[in-house]
Amino acid sequence: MTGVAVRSTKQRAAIAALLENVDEFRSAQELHDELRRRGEGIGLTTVYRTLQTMAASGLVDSLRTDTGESVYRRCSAHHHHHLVCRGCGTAVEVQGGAAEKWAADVAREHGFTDVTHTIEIFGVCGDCVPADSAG
Amino acid sequence: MTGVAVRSTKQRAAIAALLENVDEFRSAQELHDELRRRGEGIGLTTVYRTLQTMAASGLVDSLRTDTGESVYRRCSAHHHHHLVCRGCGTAVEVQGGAAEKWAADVAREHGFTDVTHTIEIFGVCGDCVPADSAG
DNA sequence: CTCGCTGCAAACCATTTGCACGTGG
DNA sequence: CCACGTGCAAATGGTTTGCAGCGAG
Repeated sequence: MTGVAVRSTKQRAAIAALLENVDEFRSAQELHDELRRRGEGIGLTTVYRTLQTMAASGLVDSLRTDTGESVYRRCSAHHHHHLVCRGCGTAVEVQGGAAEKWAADVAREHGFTDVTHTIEIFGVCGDCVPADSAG
Repeated sequence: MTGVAVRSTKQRAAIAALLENVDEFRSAQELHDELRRRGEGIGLTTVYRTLQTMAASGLVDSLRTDTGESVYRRCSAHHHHHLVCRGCGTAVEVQGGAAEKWAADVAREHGFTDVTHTIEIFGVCGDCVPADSAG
């Protein structure tokens, strides 16, 4: 019944440990780069595969960035969302508030459990408002 | 003063027209496929470039799917969000409700205008709940 | 010992870019 | 006419896969 046993390895531990020190989403390549920087002789492939396994097991949350990269973050982190400006790219961290509750509520209504969500807000900040919008 | 003029072309019109008939996000490749299916002799590159231009102009909303594909949807569409099951992939359409208001509110607080948002909720539906979760 | 984990490099696939011709204005 | 739009094909770049060796149990 033990079924899928996850073998304890040096690499896997290194990734898990690194994730513990990070609160925000990081790309697989950044994680790999950081690991190498720490002297962990780990391969990019292993980072990708381990991250996928962890994500599948619900140990980490993963999502796709605007540039198509997959980013990961440890679960149960006190997360926030981003308000991004289309003009200058400025990203403001915002708290979920009502949205957090709404998401959890909607999920529950549909019988969903183990819920996570992703919210991204895009707009134009006061600094980038076109002064003479042509149309 | 006219500055960036968007030239009217057959291809661009075809893409714009197609987007009018779609309420949900579609990938550039799907759009291209549909266009070819309609007999429009349009290239994939053109679809990509036109979509990018339209997105930059705010004519369409674009975001990245879970598989890394860019998807586009015409603006001002009466949109809904998705509640996706990690187990079977079932996607339930849900209305924004409180979240819509929250997003708009947060954006306004930070002086943002022309706001759009993306909300994705992931979880495990009742059908996919592990019967004997080992943990 | 056996099987999963690891890692290199090639495979993949969506997207982007270079270059030259056609066309809108 | 002149610059932008178009499109083919190659380039790019992040992610995945094949295959052979090592280490955990």
